[in-house]
Amino acid sequence: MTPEILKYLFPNPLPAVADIEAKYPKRALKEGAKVTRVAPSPTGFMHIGGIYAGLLSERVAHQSGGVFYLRIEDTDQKRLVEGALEVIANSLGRYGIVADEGVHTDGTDFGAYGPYTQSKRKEIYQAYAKDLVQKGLAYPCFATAEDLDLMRKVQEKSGLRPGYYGKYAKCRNLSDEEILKKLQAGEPWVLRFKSPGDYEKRMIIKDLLKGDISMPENDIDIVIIKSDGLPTYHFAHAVDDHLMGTTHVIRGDEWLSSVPLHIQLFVALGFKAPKYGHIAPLQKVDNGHKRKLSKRHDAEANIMYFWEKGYPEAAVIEYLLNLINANFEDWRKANPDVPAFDFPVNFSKVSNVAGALFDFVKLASISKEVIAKMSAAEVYDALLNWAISYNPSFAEKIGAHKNYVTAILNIERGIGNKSRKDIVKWEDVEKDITYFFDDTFMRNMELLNGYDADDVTAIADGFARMYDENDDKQVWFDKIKRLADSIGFASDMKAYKANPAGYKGNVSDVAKVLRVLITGREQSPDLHSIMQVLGRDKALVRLKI
RNA sequence: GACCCUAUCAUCUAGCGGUUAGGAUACAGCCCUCUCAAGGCUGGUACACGGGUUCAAAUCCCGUUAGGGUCGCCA
Repeated sequence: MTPEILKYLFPNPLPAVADIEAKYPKRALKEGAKVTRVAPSPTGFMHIGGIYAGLLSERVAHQSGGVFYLRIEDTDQKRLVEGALEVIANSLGRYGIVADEGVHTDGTDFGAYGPYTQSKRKEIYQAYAKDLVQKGLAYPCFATAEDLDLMRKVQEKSGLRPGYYGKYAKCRNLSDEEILKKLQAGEPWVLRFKSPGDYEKRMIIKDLLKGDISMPENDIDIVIIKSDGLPTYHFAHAVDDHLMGTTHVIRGDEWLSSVPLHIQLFVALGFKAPKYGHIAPLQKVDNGHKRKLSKRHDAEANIMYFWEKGYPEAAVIEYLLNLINANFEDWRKANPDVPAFDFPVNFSKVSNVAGALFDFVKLASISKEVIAKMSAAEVYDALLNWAISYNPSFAEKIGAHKNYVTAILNIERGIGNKSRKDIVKWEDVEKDITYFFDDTFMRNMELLNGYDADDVTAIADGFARMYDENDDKQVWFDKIKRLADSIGFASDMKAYKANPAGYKGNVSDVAKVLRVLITGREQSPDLHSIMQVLGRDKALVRLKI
């Protein structure tokens, strides 16, 4: 390329490649330390797969004593969304995925290998692109979208592989004169990489998660600099991950087929390629078919969905960890009280190679477990925090009755595996505890339809007279038994079973009457605890028929 | 269409040439029990199919089928 062409291609002064390199020295890390990153696009949407990849990357880096950083990939200006940085920072932060370097919410950098926003690195990409052009490894291309469309149609029609390669790479062989003429005429252009690959030849790529894969070499001259002057993903990936010292690139499966290209790019640029690990997308069943979780169609593809529903962050993390390494469950069993982040993530054990179904049932089970281990105070705080955002009226109510609600949440909250496990997500709590508040308590006498009205009255009145708030559970229950005996219900289950016809019913029936009267439901947690929390006055009012 | 990945219970998976094919979740039954939940115990027609290799195959090879991914100036 002549200097004149270069001037058209790169009109502005650019830093020298050597100077850039000098600004990004090799990271001083101990042997074996890994450098990883999470590199989302600021589209205002955080995919759960991004959290999954981020979590794996973060764990791998930090457990090796390395560095984990955040890079904003905003080279597609069309897709930028206001406030997207907040979404990214909040999402990662919320799940405890903390970057050592990256971008603050206000767009400023932290860390020595920045800028960490690609649109701020335009000059850097340009400098390397210019270098490639000078070395004859890249060239300007004037093909329009229509040209390329037509090309693909022709290729498809002849049963050929689509793409800008071989004899279809028309601009590849343009003479300097032709190029100059087009530039002078003001024709729009992009920069393409002159691929040295041969599709007939094969190469082995090593994937950390999938093992060795044999693939054809890449022979497509992909675009490296778009017409707006910004790089494509491929080019930015090579330049940034080299400069920022990334040792392990963990990214979605959709990049796997680009690896031959990426390796070429690294070689052409004189960089050492990182190690790659490609993770399969999370899937769901739709109409009997498996497909990947789609941003457009599936609410649960957005990590925000899980906050809205009120799944504890720890539950989502544990679920994801379980997908990352299936032995997480065994580890959790052996280490029930250790933070999930202490789990030693093992690269070679990453399950989910083919793409797992996202399983809400499993998440629910993990979530119940996580919540059951929390103290009532912790549950209260998390619940209130959630409600403030997603159920303001409920937040107001529980905010006004902190001690009362904490006591409610403490019912049957014990230690270890004895704890009550019935809360899956914060969203569910409101309807679970309606009967603790007079304004939402609903008396439901229909539930007592099978009973003789006199018996119901006798039970209610009788128990109201006997009830003493200071009774412990045993005394409390003994009173119910005594009451049962006094009105013709069996207090002893064995006796009842031996002769059902000899009684009106049994203690269980008596307890049910009390439960329905007090809670308006047939099912509830331990009634004695409920009455304690409710308080004597409220309980006795409800026993009045 | 081409290229690539994957294939063990309903789901997530363990397994890496010789196992009564293990676990977790879900489901069912029983026990416990004032109901529910929890807990304990028990249970089920899981190695996609067809060929090889081998004394021996869920494990290795080939093919078929199925599912997934990719073939952009999106990432």
